[in-house]
Amino acid sequence: MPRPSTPLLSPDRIRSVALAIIDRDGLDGLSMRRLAAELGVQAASLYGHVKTKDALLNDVAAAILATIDVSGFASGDWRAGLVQCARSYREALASHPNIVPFLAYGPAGREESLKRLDVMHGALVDAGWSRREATMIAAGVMYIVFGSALSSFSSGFSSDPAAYSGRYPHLDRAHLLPGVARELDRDSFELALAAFVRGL
Amino acid sequence: MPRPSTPLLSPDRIRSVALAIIDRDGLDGLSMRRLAAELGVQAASLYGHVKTKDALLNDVAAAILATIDVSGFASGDWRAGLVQCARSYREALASHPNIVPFLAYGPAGREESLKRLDVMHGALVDAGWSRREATMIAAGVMYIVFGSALSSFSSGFSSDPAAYSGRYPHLDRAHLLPGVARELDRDSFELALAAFVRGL
DNA sequence: CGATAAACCGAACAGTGTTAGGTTAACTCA
DNA sequence: TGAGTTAACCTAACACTGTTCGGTTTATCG
Repeated sequence: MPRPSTPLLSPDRIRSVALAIIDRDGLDGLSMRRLAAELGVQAASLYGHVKTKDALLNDVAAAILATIDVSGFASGDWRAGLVQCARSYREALASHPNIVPFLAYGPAGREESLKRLDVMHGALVDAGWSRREATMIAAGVMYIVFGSALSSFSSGFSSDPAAYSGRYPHLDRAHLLPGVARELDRDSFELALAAFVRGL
Repeated sequence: MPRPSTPLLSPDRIRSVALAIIDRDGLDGLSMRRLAAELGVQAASLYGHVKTKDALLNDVAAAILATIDVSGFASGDWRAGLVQCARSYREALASHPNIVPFLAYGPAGREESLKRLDVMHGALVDAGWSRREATMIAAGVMYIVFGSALSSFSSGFSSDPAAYSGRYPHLDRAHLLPGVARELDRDSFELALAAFVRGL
């Protein structure tokens, strides 16, 4: 097929199909050839629209990070702002859990992430914290957000209760099963966040 | 080369060289062929000692997790135990930062990790927390440990201060540069951990 | 001494990201 | 309208990946 009358590919379409594949098949499920196939195209054609696979993943990541809402700091209450920002951050990650390992792996120097960190940092300094303290507090929030978004803890457990029963005396209860894991994950996040903010 | 008089390979040697490569070249720097080359052997020979690459990585991970010390709970002071356990966990991860993404990616069902979670959980229940609360508190500790071990925050920043200056008004200071990043990372971890435990 | 098993090797398979060079259609401008 | 350029796709290939198969030699055991 030579040049089609209306282009089959666009950066937007590539990004959205890539994210759909990641959501459905995981990070390893995305290959340039599979992505191309779902777009009705050959793999090489993607490189006219995307520099490299890594750049594509970064674009996808940026689109997700762009949905994070840091407007909560406008209220002047830095504690409430912190909580609201952390919730929004976690929600963005939790809605696309398969891309989180990539997010966590890469450098922090993502434009969209830095913009939001900058807002957070500024609000903390305005509230009277030193620059260094503000940096550490922001880092602490990120720890909790990313830690919970990796969700390797409660929801990463086996679905077979017998796998734990007996061998780990304290871990053989229903509250570790995937059925309630999502809820437990969210509650754990809320507890950690509340304890952290209260303890500051 | 046929069968040598003294074997060149052993699971221990494979594991330790694999970890050395990961520490030196990162997770992507480890391939079976490169690992084999550093062991003075062909790639196929590894499969007589190791089931798959993933199993090898899990073995390496288990060896690291096995160094974590949860003896601090013996004191009876659950707060001190939590802090001591978290420090030991983080230290284990921080001494091999390149393998942390693999740790964080995989399921939580690692033998060595579960053993330690079980101890933590039991100690919290003994201290009067409900099972569900104990699970959430343990999860919170893991959030902070893994979040800080991913270290994508302070030490993930660019070493060029000009990269941030101007564009992010609050992030253009030296306290974000890699030179002090290690110390800042540790202090951020300590602050987050202290705030979390105090806020419980 | 003979048989068995251990330890390694060479070659191959299917898959990966990526690049080079080719083909055709759509657009631009005289 | 017609020529030239560019955009959008293609096929084919390269260098890599994890992994398996079958072969070869040597150590070890009965």
